Amino acid sequence: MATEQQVMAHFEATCRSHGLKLTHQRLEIYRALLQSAEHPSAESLHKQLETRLPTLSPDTVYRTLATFEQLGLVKRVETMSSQARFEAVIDQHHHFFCDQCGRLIDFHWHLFDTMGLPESLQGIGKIRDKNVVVHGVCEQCLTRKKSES
Amino acid sequence: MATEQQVMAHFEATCRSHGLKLTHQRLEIYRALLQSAEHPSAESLHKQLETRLPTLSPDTVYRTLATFEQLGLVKRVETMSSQARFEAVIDQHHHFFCDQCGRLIDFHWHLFDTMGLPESLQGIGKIRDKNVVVHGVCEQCLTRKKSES
DNA sequence: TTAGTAATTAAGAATAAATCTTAACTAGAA
DNA sequence: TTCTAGTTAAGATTTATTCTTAATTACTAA
Repeated sequence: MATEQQVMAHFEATCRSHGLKLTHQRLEIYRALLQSAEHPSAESLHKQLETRLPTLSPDTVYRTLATFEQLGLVKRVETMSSQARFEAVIDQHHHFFCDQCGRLIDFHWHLFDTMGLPESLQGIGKIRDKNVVVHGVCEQCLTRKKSES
Repeated sequence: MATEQQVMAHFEATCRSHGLKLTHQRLEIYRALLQSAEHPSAESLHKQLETRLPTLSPDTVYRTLATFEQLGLVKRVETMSSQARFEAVIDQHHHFFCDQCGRLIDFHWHLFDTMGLPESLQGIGKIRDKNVVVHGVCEQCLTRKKSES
């Protein structure tokens, strides 16, 4: 398990290696996210940090999170875009999501469907549904990229 | 495997049992979703249906999808709210999402992390990441509900 | 220490998705 | 056929997010 100091060191190294300045704001935003267990939104991060950094602008939080995301330092959780997408409920299935083109492809996984949940979920609440989301780049995008180079 | 006719019959029965009228629009929107493999947004459904139903308003598509969702006839895919939420990337973990309060709780599942992907994903593209999302109601919401009744 | 420049700020405008408003009209269902 | 749920138009509203411009601030490298 990495200590917080190690994680912060990795953060700083990543910023440096990408030519990003280690500003107060960037450090605080990253640290706040690191210490939070509640997967906050940009807005709530801003609200939380406002007391310590009174001049922090919402725009900076949005911009900074987007930068971090590109570097792989933070992850956008479970939401893939601002637009809701739907499906008719028919059977138990899972989703492959192409990070390149946004295409969603259904797939089936019977072994997963029939296996039990891990112990770590004991006492977490009432479970309704379990689903797998696989991220990657779809075949179509791969061949398109290949033909372009 | 249910035939489309059976699914449509179930759809109609569900509407009736909830006192919903079987309007042209509702039927067409549900059928379009049923026949689509691309998990369309409300907007793209509207665009698609516009040629056949020229007077269909975007508002009706939004309203109708929301109604269907409440009845469990359609599912909102992978996006939990319009607000993006973030986490610092530290280790491989999964998410329990409380449908009641929107809380996200991390959990670990080593067995899942180390197991292979199903055959149905063969040739789908390049895989980057696989994650489990468990939906349900968290312990906190369960006890709150109990104490309220 | 300082110069150069990346980053932040304010203030406000722009965008996009989604929802709501009102009032008129339409069409299921009993 | 009548009652009423549902849809429509047209436009306003809300919320999250991004962009604009111009001024200021503060890292970092020399």
